[in-house]
Amino acid sequence: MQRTDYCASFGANDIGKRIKVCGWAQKQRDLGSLIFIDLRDRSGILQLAFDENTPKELFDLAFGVRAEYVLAAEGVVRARGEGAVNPNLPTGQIELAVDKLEILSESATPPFEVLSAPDVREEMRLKYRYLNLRHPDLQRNIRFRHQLAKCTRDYFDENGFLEIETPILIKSTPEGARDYLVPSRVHPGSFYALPQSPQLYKQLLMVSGFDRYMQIAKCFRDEDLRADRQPEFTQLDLEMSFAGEDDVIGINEGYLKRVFREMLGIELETPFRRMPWKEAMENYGSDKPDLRFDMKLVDLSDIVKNSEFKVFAGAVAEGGSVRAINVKGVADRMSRKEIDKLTDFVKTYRAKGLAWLKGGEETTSSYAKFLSEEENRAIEAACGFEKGDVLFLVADSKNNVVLDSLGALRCKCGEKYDFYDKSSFALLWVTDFPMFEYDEEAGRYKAMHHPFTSPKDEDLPLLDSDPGKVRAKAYDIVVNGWEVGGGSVRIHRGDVQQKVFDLLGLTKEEANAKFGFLLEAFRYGVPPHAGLAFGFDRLVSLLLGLDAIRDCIAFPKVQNACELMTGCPAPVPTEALDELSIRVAITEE
RNA sequence: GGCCUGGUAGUUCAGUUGGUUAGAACGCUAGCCUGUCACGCUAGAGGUCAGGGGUUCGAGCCCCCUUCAGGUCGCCA
Repeated sequence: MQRTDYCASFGANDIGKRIKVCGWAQKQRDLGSLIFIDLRDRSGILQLAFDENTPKELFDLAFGVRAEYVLAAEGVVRARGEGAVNPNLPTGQIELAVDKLEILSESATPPFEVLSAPDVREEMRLKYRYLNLRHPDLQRNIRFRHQLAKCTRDYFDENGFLEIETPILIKSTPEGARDYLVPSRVHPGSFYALPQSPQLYKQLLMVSGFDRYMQIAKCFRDEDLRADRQPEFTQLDLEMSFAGEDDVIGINEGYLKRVFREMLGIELETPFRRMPWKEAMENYGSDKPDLRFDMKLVDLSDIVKNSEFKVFAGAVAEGGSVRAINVKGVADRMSRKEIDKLTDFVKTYRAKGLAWLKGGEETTSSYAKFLSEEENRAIEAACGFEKGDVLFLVADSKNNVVLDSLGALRCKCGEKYDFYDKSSFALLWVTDFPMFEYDEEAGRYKAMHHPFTSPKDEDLPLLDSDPGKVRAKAYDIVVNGWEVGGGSVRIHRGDVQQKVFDLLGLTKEEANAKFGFLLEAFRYGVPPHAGLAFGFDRLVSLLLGLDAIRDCIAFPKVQNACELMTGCPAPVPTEALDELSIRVAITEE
């Protein structure tokens, strides 16, 4: 007999039916002359029952069942007795009166119980990932991920996009993140790289005339991990020809609208809000502001620039700034100890300290005594400070230190003091990114996005005069303070591309060596094109409210990029290295 | 590369000022139990206190190094 259906697919309507189910024994409860087994499969739980009508041989078999044994059970669905209904279980009204039981496989005592996995330390859970994955939460996440992928493919298919696979073994063009390298056997001393994104290939597909491309693509970056970053991850990658910024934004607003409706039952208003990068940085201290709450940064530089207080005035004089956030109405919840903790917090963002003004019973402050009466009044007025508020100020000669630390503090306070509805979503496009940022270490400009991003038309003249001021046709989609995706209009003019390479310090020879194939392709008729890539793992996590993307990845890696279950990476036999003409030179200490 | 947190039974944790034989809960093993679903009751097994070194009469506890995991800054075009 074939399995009839999944465990949790049965209900009161099936009473009296003969069925067969298969799954794992989550729990066996032995009451003497009664035995219950919770049988679990990917759908949920069905209770198997063995009682006085059960033949002794079968009863003994059930008696020996332990956690995580794999079973096949046949029998008749019956209603549970009065008082024996379990309202916490979707199948709680019924049970299976088993008359045939097969132990398909036994299980060693598991290192942890499947249901208690959320309380078990990460290390243990990842080593036994396959057990952890039996937990209903992870089952749900992985299933949700599948459904989102399907929804994604449906939407883009309906909008004329073709899913096209691009190579995994590609040429290394290290410009941003480190590449993972793969040695070539046939060409000793040469290496493939694993793609950080399908960027160049998708642009070539535009040259090829495919017009609208998408791919759910595996990407690889050899950089340190974070809760929202894995060395291998998945992008929803897309590109459009004869399209500009608004076209890409329009298609993707449609996509997200569909996703939120289909996956969460939430109706999003379109168009989404847009905010220039500069405004995001000034107001929120972040290029990915969380707009679920306000608490804007206030620039106090003008007020304190002539102050006697050197810490403030000096920061401004040296080209930095003094800025503040006003955490409204938390004075009674903000102890001195808490302020100290927040001071340590901003120090991790290289801020030298945290000045504060607290409107408690009495107004107290770490800095007010160093400022004049007028300066204090002006600061309070600028920040809208009232009794009950706590003001935090950061001064630094580096503007980005002020913005980074206050931006992070803003998010920290917003979360800690419940300034927003945790179940809400705030979507926005951040636009008009700078083309370049100056890399002081390298003494040259670096592409903020990537070197194929087009400058804004009106800023083209600035490429020669003031590259730092050039804005790009680049845009990020930001949700609740997470950068979920980003993209740009690409350069399709040879002269502009050359200028950008010049500014990045790439000689013609270097540019040709790295990207010659792309530049060559562009000589044969390149359509204007633009695209975007979503962090697919982040999108799943965001929609599910997960803290870390590994919770929606079946087999994630840990912080040092190992995979604990298989123990990779691992050394390989010398013969394997010989074949690749590779010698390992590990330097001690 | 830096900073923070943690590693004690299979699991999650407690462990006082450094002091006898390191505890609890769950899990596991065995027995009893007819309606459980966190079943209940009884008994039992189970420890390289992450590893190494040091201080001390004496270290789970103090110090140093190493290692593993998590978070984070740098990094992530």
